[in-house]
Amino acid sequence: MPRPGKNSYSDQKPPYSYISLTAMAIQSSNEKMLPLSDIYKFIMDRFPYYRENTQRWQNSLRHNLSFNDCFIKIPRRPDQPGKGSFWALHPDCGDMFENGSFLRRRKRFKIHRAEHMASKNHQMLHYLHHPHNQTKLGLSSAESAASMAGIGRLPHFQPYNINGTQSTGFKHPFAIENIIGRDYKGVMAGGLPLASMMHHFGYPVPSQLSNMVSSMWPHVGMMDSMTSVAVPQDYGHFGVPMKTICHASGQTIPAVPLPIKPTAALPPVSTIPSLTVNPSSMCSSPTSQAGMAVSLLAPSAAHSESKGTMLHSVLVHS
DNA sequence: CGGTGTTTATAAAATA
DNA sequence: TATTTTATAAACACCG
Repeated sequence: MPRPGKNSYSDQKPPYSYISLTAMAIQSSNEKMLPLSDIYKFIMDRFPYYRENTQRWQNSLRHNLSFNDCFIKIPRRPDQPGKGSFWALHPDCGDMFENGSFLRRRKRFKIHRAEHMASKNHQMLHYLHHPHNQTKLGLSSAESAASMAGIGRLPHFQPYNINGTQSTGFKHPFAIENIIGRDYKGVMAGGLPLASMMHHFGYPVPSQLSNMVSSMWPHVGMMDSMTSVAVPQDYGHFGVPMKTICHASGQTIPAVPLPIKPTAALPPVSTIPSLTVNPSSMCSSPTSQAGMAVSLLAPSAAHSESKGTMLHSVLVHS
C-alpha cells in the first residue's frame, strides 16, 4: 500500500527488468531504435526510482545491451549526429515477456552464432537505414538496418499504432502493439483478467486503459491520459508525462476515460489490429519464426555485429 | 576525458 | 533445492 506521506510506489523500484525497461524504451520510439542516452532518458523520465544511482543502473543497462542477444546495435548514418549507436530489438526475439512477467523472461533469447559473417556492408545498411529509402520498401529504420545486418525479419503486419495517428505505416513485427495482440487473446480470452496482472505485479496497474498497450506496458504511451484520470498513487502515477515518446511525429495521445472495471475497458475488437494479424506471425515459437524469417539480402551481404547476429536464432532451452 | 561498449565475475532473485 | 535469469561491480578498449 502506498503511503501518501511516505514514498509512493513511484519511488520504489519498478517491477521491470532492465531488459524490459530497455525494450519498453525502444518500442516507444517511432523508429524502434534508440541511442543509449535516449534509453536512459526514457527510463528516468518515467521512473523516478532511476533518477538516482545512475551510475549503478546505467552500467547494468549497458551490460544488458551488450550481453543480451535480444538487443542489436545499429550504426548511425553519417547524417545522424550523436554519440554511440542505435539500439533496437532483434526482430526474432519475439515476445520475450509472454509469460506476463516483465521481471524475468521464461527463456533467454540467444542467437545462433552462425559462421562469422564477414562483410559488413555498411553502405547498404546505411542506404536502407535512410528514411527516404525505407519508405520505398516500407521499412522502419531499425528493421531496414536489421535486414541489412542479415537478421531475419518477419512479414509485415497491418500497420497499427497506439494512438492511431501515426502515419509511418510500418510497425515492427514485434512492436508492442503486435506483441500485445497475442497477449490480448491470452489475457482476455485466456482467462487471465487484468486483475490478475495487478496481482502479479503486486500493486495496482493502470489496467483500465483503453487498450492493451498501456496495460501491458503501463508506462508507455498513455501517460497523457493517465495523468488526468483517477489512478491511485501507485505505479500508475509514474505519471511522468510521456512527452519524450510518441512525440517525434507530433502526434498527440488522446485522453481516454479509464473505467474502473478492467472488463469494462475492453476496446472493440476492431481497435485491436493485432487481432487481425495471423496469430502464427506472433512467433511464439522459434520454429515458426525460422519458417517465416525473411532476409532481404543475400547471405553474403549480411553483416554481423559483435554478438554475431545472424539469420538463425533460437530460444535457448535448459 | 567522458560516454559508449564489451567482457568477466559473482551475488541475488525468480522459477521449475 | 537446483537451475536459470537478472543485477551489480569492475576492468578495460574504443572513439570523438
